[in-house]
Amino acid sequence: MSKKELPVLQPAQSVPGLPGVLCCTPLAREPLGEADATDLAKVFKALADPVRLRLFSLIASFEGGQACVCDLTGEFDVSQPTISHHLKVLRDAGLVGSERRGTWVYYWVLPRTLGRLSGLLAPAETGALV
Amino acid sequence: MSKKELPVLQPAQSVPGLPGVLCCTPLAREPLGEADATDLAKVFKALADPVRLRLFSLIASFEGGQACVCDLTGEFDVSQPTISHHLKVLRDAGLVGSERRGTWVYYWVLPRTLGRLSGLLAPAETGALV
DNA sequence: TGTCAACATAGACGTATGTCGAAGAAGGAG
DNA sequence: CTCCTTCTTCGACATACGTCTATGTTGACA
Repeated sequence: MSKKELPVLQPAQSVPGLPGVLCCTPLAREPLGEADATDLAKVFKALADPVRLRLFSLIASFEGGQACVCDLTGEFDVSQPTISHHLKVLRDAGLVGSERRGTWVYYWVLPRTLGRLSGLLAPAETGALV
Repeated sequence: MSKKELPVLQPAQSVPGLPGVLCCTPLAREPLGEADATDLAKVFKALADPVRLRLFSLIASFEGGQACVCDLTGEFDVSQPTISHHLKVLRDAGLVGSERRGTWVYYWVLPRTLGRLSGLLAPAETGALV
């Protein structure tokens, strides 16, 4: 790396501001705080793109749960740098992890973030309203 | 309401060929199709804003499950037209419903869309992959 | 050492998005 | 009818975002 050895992904997994949000509070239980909303929005924003959604889904359903970038680029109509950019967004959001092994860089889904999101979106009390 | 337009995810619930999107296909089970990804991204995009997340959470946790716009505007630092804009985005995404009653317009959460999203994000089979 | 392949980064460019103030539409009260 | 309140729509603006090409970095191999 040019500057430091670790990318910006540090904050995404051990975030100081994020633990409350992505922990266990159902979205529909109590009003979301301002800081929590900001952090949570970043995660949703990472998923708010068709290419990233397909990338994420593709990685998750890959054999062995891992895929190198070369496995992914062929599936899309966008250029390789664009794929790289989207992978970085997913990584910064804590949705995927990555590691370089030899020539290739492998990506995998971080199930914890995914599960937390799922829990957040679970309807508060099923069938209560409307 | 004023117009005849239907939420974006209408096709997702009536199409037999691709019921996958907002129905029951876990994101991490099989690669997401291009069309499905586009539709799904619109829903996530609707949630990818701090104000909209707080709006959504606020409506959901409101007494009675409903809130008029006047109940919401005071909670934010943005102008009332901006709130109205965000509510429209949430409504177009199928996340909330709305109805005019007299002078006021009430909004409520549509739990079905929420539940579908939650199911989509659920880790494929817990512990199966990665 | 040199060369090639796999990814990442940088800069640029067009479009989308969030925000505002001003104006419009829809009801209620008088 | 007129006035007021509530909410939506309309332009306009600055910023953020997705994409590209070009270039940089890293590792394998001869």
